[in-house]
Amino acid sequence: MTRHLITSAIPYINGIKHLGNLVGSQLPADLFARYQRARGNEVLFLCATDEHGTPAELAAAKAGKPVDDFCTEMHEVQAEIARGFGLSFDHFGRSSSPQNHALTQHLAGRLADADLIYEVSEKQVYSNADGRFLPDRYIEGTCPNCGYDSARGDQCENCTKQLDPTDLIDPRSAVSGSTDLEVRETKHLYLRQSALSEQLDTWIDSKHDWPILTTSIAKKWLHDGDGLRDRGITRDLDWGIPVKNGDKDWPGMEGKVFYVWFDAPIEYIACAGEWAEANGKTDADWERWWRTDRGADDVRYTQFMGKDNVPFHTLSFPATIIGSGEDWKLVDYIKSFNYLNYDGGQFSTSKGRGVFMDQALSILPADYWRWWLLSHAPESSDSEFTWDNFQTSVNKDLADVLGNFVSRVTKFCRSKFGETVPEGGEYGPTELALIDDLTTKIHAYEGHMEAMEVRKSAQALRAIWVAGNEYLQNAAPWTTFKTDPETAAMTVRLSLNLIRLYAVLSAPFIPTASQSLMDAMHTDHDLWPDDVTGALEVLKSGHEFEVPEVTFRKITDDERDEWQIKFSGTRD
RNA sequence: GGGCCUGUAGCUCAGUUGGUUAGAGCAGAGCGCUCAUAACGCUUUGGUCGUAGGUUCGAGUCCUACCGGGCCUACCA
Repeated sequence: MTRHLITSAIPYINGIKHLGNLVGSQLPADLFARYQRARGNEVLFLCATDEHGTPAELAAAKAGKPVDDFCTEMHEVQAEIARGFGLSFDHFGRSSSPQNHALTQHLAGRLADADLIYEVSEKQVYSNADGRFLPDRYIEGTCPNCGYDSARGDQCENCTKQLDPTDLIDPRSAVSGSTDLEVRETKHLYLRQSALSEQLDTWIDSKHDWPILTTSIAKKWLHDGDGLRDRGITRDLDWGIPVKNGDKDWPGMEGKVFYVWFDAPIEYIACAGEWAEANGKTDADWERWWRTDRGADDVRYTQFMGKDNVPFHTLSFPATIIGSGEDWKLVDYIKSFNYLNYDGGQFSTSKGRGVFMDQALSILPADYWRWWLLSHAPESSDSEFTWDNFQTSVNKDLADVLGNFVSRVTKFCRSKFGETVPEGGEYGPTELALIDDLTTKIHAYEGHMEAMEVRKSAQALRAIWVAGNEYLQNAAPWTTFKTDPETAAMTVRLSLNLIRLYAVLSAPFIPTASQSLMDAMHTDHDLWPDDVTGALEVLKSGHEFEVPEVTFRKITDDERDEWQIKFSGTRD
């Protein structure tokens, strides 16, 4: 048995996430967690909300709420939606938790002790009207290069020229529009990542099986120009984790907080502490997942994230961990994803473009989305959501191949034998061939799941469903019933068992539907089928079941067209 | 500007370290079946593998250039 620590990139607090966010981290992480649990492995699957930073403060201000109240509410909203999608976190934490405050301050102290933190005095734009320092992106003005009047302080969107905020002509705050800006001197802490560059490089080099997407981004940062650059880890904000050295004040850093990207990954660890607290466990219970000196040696740690998160997970966070000199678990495998586009453009949280998680659940059950998103996961390149593709895939795979299989088997049985598993008959060559075929196909499915090849796993699962329809066609119980009802009974008995088998195998992808099938079959026997022959004899003759409601209804052309229009604009 | 990813049948994608006639699903065509959500099964039509060169006995696979799509480029997160 392996112990799997699994984390999903933690979604930002400022709004409800769209399907692109979902498929890039939480959903594949859930697939993997559910699969590993089903295989009998011990799993700790953690996620949280990422609550600090300028956008959170601005979103709260826009909502007219204190930022901590806003975060508390949004956390609950996201938690509820996550439950709706069947995301099986062992704990859904918060980066603003007391555990994360303490651990972030502790690690900063350790890094300071190791001489990996130093102070830098720098100039930054301050907005008097907003009463805050502005990140470069939050300053707008006219581009000195092309004259575009809404260029951002870091880069002009129009001519793509990289800018410094002081380059802008007539700069203004993107928050309030105020032109009452001034440049102020401010001190910040920098993490001396450069000192750990070689260690990080060696570590990355040792990861031969990581996706190219993951390693190439890390390598670029390590070797571009002067190599890995040091990074500011503090900000002049009100909302965040106060800059402290352990539990001691940090002279000169009063009123400042840690940068959100410093504390957010630490929440992966702190979240385990939150999990322990929420479940009446001890520190030792969570440390055995995270401390290699306290039992985490045999843990395999896998992170899931979108490609934009890679530098922080391959470099900054490992630098924090390594630099602390403490025995924290380093990630073993990083699964990164490209982006999902929406109907010819990008999903966009800020622009409200695309389908958002709450909207998705309001029109169809989670399993429809889970299936489509996972079977089209943007693994090798960006992929695209279109309503047409969604309708076609879901109708064909879920309704026709799987759903209809369940329907034809259970209804045939009911009409000929009643809602009871029939007895009699013995396996012939057709059944033995099916078992061989299923054994091969299940091994293929397992192989892809272990490797986190999401699309291939979906294809392999679908092939297992198809095998049922092929078998039924060959065995043709509706024909044999006329002359040899015992054989027809055997075919139906096996097919009913196939439904249970499919429910078990499919649960990582479509947990809700799988549970309904288990319920309809009146069974809770959900052990993974290491032996197909045995797995097809779980439901014995005489076992009662019921014909389930339609497992997956089809999406009509009218619905497709309606949704296409409904979601063509922007939200709000 | 720099780095990386990507371009394979109408669509969505597979194609191990270069090795015999380039694969799958969907869509299309034909046949079969009638238990079923007008579902299922079988057969089958589609590709000069972005373009042009090069290396090689042999390239979708390696090299170069070009064209197209995308991401990142360190103060959004």
